[in-house]
This record gives sequence, structure tokens and C-alpha cells, in this order.
Amino acid sequence: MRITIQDVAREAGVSVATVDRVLNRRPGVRPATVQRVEAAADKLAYQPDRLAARLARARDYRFCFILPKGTNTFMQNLQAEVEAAAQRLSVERVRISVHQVDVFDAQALADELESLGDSYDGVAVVALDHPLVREALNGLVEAGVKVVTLVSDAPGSKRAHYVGIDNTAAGRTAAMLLGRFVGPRSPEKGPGKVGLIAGSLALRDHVERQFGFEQIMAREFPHLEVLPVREGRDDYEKVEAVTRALLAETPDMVGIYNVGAGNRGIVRALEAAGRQRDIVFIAHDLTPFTRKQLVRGTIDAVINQDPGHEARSAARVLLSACEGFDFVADQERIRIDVFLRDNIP
Amino acid sequence: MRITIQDVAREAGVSVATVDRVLNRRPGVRPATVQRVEAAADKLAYQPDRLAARLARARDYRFCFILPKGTNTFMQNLQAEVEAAAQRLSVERVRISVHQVDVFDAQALADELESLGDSYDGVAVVALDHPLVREALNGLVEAGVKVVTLVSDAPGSKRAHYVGIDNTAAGRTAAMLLGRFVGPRSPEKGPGKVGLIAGSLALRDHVERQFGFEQIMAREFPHLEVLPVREGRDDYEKVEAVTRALLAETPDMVGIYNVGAGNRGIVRALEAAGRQRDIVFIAHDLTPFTRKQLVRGTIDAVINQDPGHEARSAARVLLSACEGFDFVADQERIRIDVFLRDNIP
DNA sequence: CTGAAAGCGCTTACAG
DNA sequence: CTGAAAGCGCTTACAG
Repeated sequence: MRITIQDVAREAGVSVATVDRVLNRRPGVRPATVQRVEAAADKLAYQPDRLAARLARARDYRFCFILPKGTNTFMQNLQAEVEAAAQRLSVERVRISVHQVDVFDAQALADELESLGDSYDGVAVVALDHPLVREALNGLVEAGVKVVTLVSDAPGSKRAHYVGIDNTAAGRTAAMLLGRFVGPRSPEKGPGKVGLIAGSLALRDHVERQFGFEQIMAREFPHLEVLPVREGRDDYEKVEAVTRALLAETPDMVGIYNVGAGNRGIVRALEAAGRQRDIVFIAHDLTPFTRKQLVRGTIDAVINQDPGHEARSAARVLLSACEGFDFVADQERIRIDVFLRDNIP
Repeated sequence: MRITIQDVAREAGVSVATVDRVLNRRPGVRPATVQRVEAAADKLAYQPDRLAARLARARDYRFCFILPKGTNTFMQNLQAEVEAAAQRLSVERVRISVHQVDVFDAQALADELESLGDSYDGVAVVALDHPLVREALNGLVEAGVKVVTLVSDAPGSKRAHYVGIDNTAAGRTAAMLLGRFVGPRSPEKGPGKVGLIAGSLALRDHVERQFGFEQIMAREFPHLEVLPVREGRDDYEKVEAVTRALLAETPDMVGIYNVGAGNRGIVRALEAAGRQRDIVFIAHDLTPFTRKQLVRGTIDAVINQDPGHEARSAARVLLSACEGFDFVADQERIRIDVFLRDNIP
């Protein structure tokens, strides 16, 4: 019933060791033998048993997760989820270690990546879209290390896979929600103003969200005017200052979209101005804080990416790459979650 | 480094066979021995290796999925996803078969469940909330079969787990979207009317969605009036007739929520009346059809549950139950997806 | 009630 | 370049 490596060996007239060599592309087999084994495997429709393979391996798989250090709640959650996955996989022959680097420092990230050499079978990294980083990633890939980017991609690089959401689409979704929640506006009032706050315009995901947002606002909601983006550095005190200024300057503000972190600052500024009810506020990332404000009604919708899903997905994708299996594309697609008050998990 | 059953055996002064018996609660071990083995396992913080266990088992795990027969696109997708999961798991010592029964016939479903006896280790079933079904489910559970309900729950029963969304919360979410998308209404116009269509009020999920929807509409959007629910039997021709009637009777209709299937009928009726632009339409379940209407703008939002996730989750939960492991709660939580035009996968 | 031994389907040195 | 044998951490008859 089950076709094993034994059956293939018999069919090909070789030993199981040779079949193993061929199937796992290990060197030192005569081309003619490779042919015969491959033909036999094809003929029998052999499917390797990855459980048995993992069990038999002498070495564990070693993965490294490189995450930005000391930052916002989302990244802390992500790290916690990576550690939880590490804990679970430790019984399944996968060892995961977590390294931390400064997010904004491309050089430091590149150095860290290069220092890894080939001491890991797989690396998952919250990347930066920067030539130095791309180079470092490509270096790892060429050294035979499996590489995935996590949450933030480095598009030009040779990484095998990006585990994260489409941030442009996330920005478009935010715009759609904001525009529709604000609703139509009687023409005599003139265009309503919409505030846009980002952490840093050096972060690719922030820029992409902004781009998607402005695209849809312009196309679908011409009666709303998006104000020039302000940077809040993902720091809530800075974000609060920026928002206070925005509110003071803009009596006819009808909506705010915060592309990055620091939502606490916006809530404070809105409450100080007593405008938390009449301004539509779209934020990113479900945290205890945003959840609470969603329930209270100050935040109207949260766009989310599930850090638990991302952590598990990165590990699964790396494992599949190491074992030479395809991953289940559907299962590894990270959703752009939309949370309103009633569908938060 | 890795603690194995060997280590536990040595520590307890017994053989590995005895450790296996104790750890897997197999009968025929003296209580005193059980104590000793358990103490040893605790002391060493032994964690069994589920890969090795699966490999060593003589028998495969046998799971049965019971799905409603010949119904809507969602159920067809669900079946396809179950089959895809079955295909993948077949290499991992899990055999999944799919049975089909008539959804609306509690007796038939109960009979089917009872006929299963103990020929399966696990059963996943799209349930009906009916005493006969509950009894049959409890019978299976008592016979030692692991049981999960899928998509539609049977709350009073002893099933181990429900794989699906909270339908009341889904209805509340639909209401929130509809109410906010419609927006405020000048008082002189009087309350706007909202049409509510369900497949059948005998289906628990439909009733729950309706309940959640009406709850939020009443509480949050008093300027909107929800019309009495109409049944469309999840059949698009019937749904079209119902919608046409609704539209004819209700010139001031501002929104429609379809709790069940048959969205095609609503789109046709809206287009026939030329009102697809000014009526907010919230539907369930992403299909090629709803996706297209979302892009065209006739459907304003789709509330979704991911059939791929549900199929895989049911299989994983059953497998964990059979192997005596906890599942990862977070991973098995089925999301209430909200899809707008820009975040569809 | 308990244990010794074989075996699940692979991978890994070690020989040749 | 290829094969025989041991071993991964369990479970399973079979003996006793």
C-alpha cells in the first residue's frame, strides 16, 4: 500500500542509501544511476515520508529569527509568538533562536545577517528595503541558507518567500473604510479633511500603506482631502503632539488614518479636543490598547496582521524549504484582517 | 539533551513497553508501577515525540468528514478543501473519507452518525442543532470516537470542539458595516429600511446571524428599520423573487443583509430595479461570484469564514485529540473575515 | 502485569 | 560510486 524507499530501491536495483542520495540530491552518484532511481520513483509515484525523514536525521534544523529590538507592541507580540512556536517545534527537531537588531540601521542588520554564515539552515528576518540588506540576504541564499522575509520585505532580494501582508492593499482597505464611514458630505461644507500619520517614511510598509490609502481616497472619495502625511516615529508622545497640531489647524477634520504605531497619542489628542466621537479613526494592529479603543468607539476599525500566524508560517515555510517540500500556499497567505468592535478574536 | 522514553524507563526502573502503556493510558499496569512511571516522566519533564509515535503506529488514523450534499458554493469549497487536506495527510498516516448527507434531515444525519460505529478514530461533521443529532454525537463520543463539529455546531452535545465562527458576532459585524456604510440620515426622511434575507430559520447559524444583526441595528442605528426576515431557502431564484418583492414594497430601502446563500438572486433583483448603487448590500462567503460583485461595487462587504482553514483545522484538532496532545488554540480559532474590495485574497 | 525484540521509513557514518 | 548496518523514538505483538 504505502510506497517506501525500499520499493524504489528494489525497482531501481540499487540500495536504499543510493535512493536517498538521489532523492535528496546528495553528490556522488553516477548520472546513469540517478536516472534509474528517478525513473523508479516516478513509476511508483513515490512520496517521501517527511516524518520518518525528520526522525532519522542526526542534526536538528536550526533557524534564526531576526527581529527589531525594543520596539512597539506589535513587535513584542511577534517575538512572543516566535518563542511560542520555538517551544512547540523543539520537540520536532527544529531549534529556533531569536536575534535582535536595530530596525532603522541597515548596516547593523546587514552585518548581523553576514555574521550568521551558515550556522543556520534557515533565517527569517524583518527586513529593510536597502541595498546593503539585499546583498546580505543574497549572500545567505547563495551559501545555501533558506531565507524568508517577515512582516517587512526586501523585494529585490533572492529570499525564497515573504511572510506578511500586502501593505498597499492594507492602505487601500483603510481608505475604503474611512471614506465610507465618514459618508457623503453636503457640498456647501467643502471637502472634509483627513489626517495621515506615519512612523517613518523610510519604512517601506508605511510608505506602501500611505500610497494605497491616498490612491483610493483620491479615486473614490474626492469630497475628502488627505492632508500631507506627518511623521510620528511610532512614538506615542510624538504622535500626540503631531495630532494636537493637526487638530488645532484643521477644524473640519473628519478622519485620521495612522499607518504606524503610537495610537495612544492620537486617542489622547482626540479626547483632549473632545472630538473622539465625530472623527473616524482607522488604526493598525490589534493590541490590548487598540482593542479597548475599538470597543469604546474611539477607534472605528483596526487593520491587522496576525503575528501568531506570521511566526508559525515563517517556521513552516523554512521547514518545508529545508525538507524540500512545497508549502500549502493557501495556508501561508497572511490575511489583511479588518476588525470592528464585534469580530475581534 | 532530548529526553526519550528510554530515559523515563531507566529512571522508573521498568521497560519502555511499560512506559508506553502508562503514558498512553493503556490498561494492564499495576497502580504502583503507574505511579513510578508518572513520577519519572514528571521528574525528567518528558515530552513525547509525536513524529516517532505516528511512525511507529501500525494502523493509520481514520477520520470521517460528514458534509451536506449537493448544496451551495461554500459547501463545495469546503469539500474541496477537505479533499486537499486528505491528500496531504495521506502521507502522514491519516486517512480521511468524506460522507455526504442531506443537510436539513436530522434523522438522516443521526442515522449516518450512528452507522459509523467505531470504524473511525475521529469524525468532523457539519451538524444540525437537533436532539437526534445530539444523541448520535454523544453516542460516538461515548464509543471513544473523537468528534468535532464543523461550520455549524450542536452546542448541547459532547463534541470535543467546534470548528467555525461565532455566527452571532458575524451578524453583529454585518450590522456595524451596513449601518456605518449607510451613514446618518436626515430626520425628515424618516427611518431607512433594511431588508434581511435568510436561507432557513431552521438553521442555527442563520438564526444567530439574524439575531446579532438585529441586536446591533436596534442599539446602534435606531434611524434604520430592519424589515421582517424573509426566507430564500439558499436558492437564488427564490431569493430573487423575495428581493424583487421587497424592493417593490419598499421605496425607501437603504440596505440588504443576506444571511445565507443565493446572492446571485439579490444582485439580479437590484440590477433589475437599477438600485445596485444606492443600496448597501452585505453578503456572506467569498466565492467567485461574490468576489466579482465586490469588485463591481454591488456587494459592499463580504463576511467570510475560510473553508480551507476550517478543513485543515478540523483535521489537526482531531489528530491532536487522537494523539493526546493539546492543539494550538490560537491557530485553530476561525476568524470572521471582513472583505472589502481591496483585501480579498 | 511486565519485558525483549522487531519494526515504522527514513538518514548516516563506515567500508569497500 | 555504492551498499550493509545501525539508529532516530516510538508502538506492537508475543512470551512469560
